[in-house]
Amino acid sequence: MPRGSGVMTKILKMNLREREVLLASTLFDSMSAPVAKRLMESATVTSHESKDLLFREGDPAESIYCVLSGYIRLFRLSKEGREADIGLFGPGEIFGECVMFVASNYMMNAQAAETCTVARFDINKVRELAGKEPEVALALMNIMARHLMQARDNVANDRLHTAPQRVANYILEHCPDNQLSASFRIPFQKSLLAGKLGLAPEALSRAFSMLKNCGVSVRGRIIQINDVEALRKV
Amino acid sequence: MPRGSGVMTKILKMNLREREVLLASTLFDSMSAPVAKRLMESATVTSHESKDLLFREGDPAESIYCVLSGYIRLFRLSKEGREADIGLFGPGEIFGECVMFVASNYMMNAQAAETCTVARFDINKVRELAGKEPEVALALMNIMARHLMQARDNVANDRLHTAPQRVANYILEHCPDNQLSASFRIPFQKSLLAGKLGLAPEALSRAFSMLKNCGVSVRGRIIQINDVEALRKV
DNA sequence: CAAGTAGGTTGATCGAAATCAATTCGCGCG
DNA sequence: CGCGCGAATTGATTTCGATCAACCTACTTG
Repeated sequence: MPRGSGVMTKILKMNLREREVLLASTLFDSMSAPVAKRLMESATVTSHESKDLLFREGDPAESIYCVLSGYIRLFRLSKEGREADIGLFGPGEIFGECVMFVASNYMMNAQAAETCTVARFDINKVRELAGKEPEVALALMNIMARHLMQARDNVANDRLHTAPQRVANYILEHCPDNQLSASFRIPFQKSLLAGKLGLAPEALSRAFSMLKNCGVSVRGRIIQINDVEALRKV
Repeated sequence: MPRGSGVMTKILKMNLREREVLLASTLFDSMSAPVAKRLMESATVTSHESKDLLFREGDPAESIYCVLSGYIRLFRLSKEGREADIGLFGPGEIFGECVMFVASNYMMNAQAAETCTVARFDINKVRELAGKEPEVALALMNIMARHLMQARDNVANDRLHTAPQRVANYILEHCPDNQLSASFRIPFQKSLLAGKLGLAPEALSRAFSMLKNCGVSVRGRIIQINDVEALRKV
């Protein structure tokens, strides 16, 4: 049953905090209590160390997942073994759902980007429930629609924007758009951000240093923006 | 009501051929007759000339569409006016659905790549129906899941493969994988194929000429493959 | 406290594809 | 059947980011 390269700990009982994250997740957030309860009962919580693979390309698709803590990276492999990131999911986000109504095998790898806990739902149960309870179907459609837009954003970003522009866009997504200066903390390693943006870590680093000229200061994972408007023009 | 730059002809009655395409589309193909009938009744058929825009980024999202004939190109614009293709849809395919459960405005432009006819469904009607009829929700989930995989394929392809590899992959998708040689016809302009693959037309052209060395001959829109296996190794 | 290590940065080089410009091809049309 | 125009190809150049290598810095570990 355990998959991937590292050790996996199965946790029998969800703790309160995890329960909260799950109920606030994109799967549950607009679901009625009774349906949520039924779905919740079928959840299994597992914990994973950094680098662990939750599933691989070609594995039979048995579950969909919700991240409870940490970040999960989805990526595809080329014949030569190079990796391309196609998604990065944090607490409250769902992954692995795209396969639900199409293929019977995963078409990507899922890896813990750090120590993670995830909730796992049997794909057949969810599918069955979605067929009976419109609100479950609605929630899944919401999730898929969001993911679809994200993926298309990625395509457009890759094709239209240079490295500094992609980074500027990422930063802007994390700035309140009413004020001039802002700051935030990247919630994961910079190398993950690089992958998410389709860049080599070196390119991300260089992009950050170019953005210094536009009033962006970086120390560790902390990003300081002095002039949000200037960033928009990059 | 008519959108876009060119003339739009509203067709009052669907003809038989169009009806067939629609019933075989990814929206209707696994739908029961009564539900299909209800949905069908709300369809409006329109015809568009090449280059016409069906909707633009920022337009209020009022409809989802099914292509009946021709090809529709979805693209995003950069600030500088450059275009990035994020989808190309032919007869029987649905587009514009991603916005249904998320945003209230389209996030991309839809353009007729040639003379086209499309069926249009009111988004609120479809949403309502999806909430009541699980089979409609199911169909939409199928469509979105498929589109999500396509979009992620695009991301991975862009990030992992060179121009000749992307072209080789495209060709292989159109070859029966049991026989050694094959041939097919690209169903649209090469410049559209280039856009779909995230390439400039010149790059597509160069990729084709590189593939000549692997037994691929191109005359007009006809592609001849002598050695399918050799292509897989590119 | 010294050494080791992983993540990140900086520098130098290389390669792939975009871009711009000039032809050529191929198809629809009179 | 040739004409004409948009599409496609080919060539020359440039730009961007990947790659490889060296270095740096902050943490861990003995």
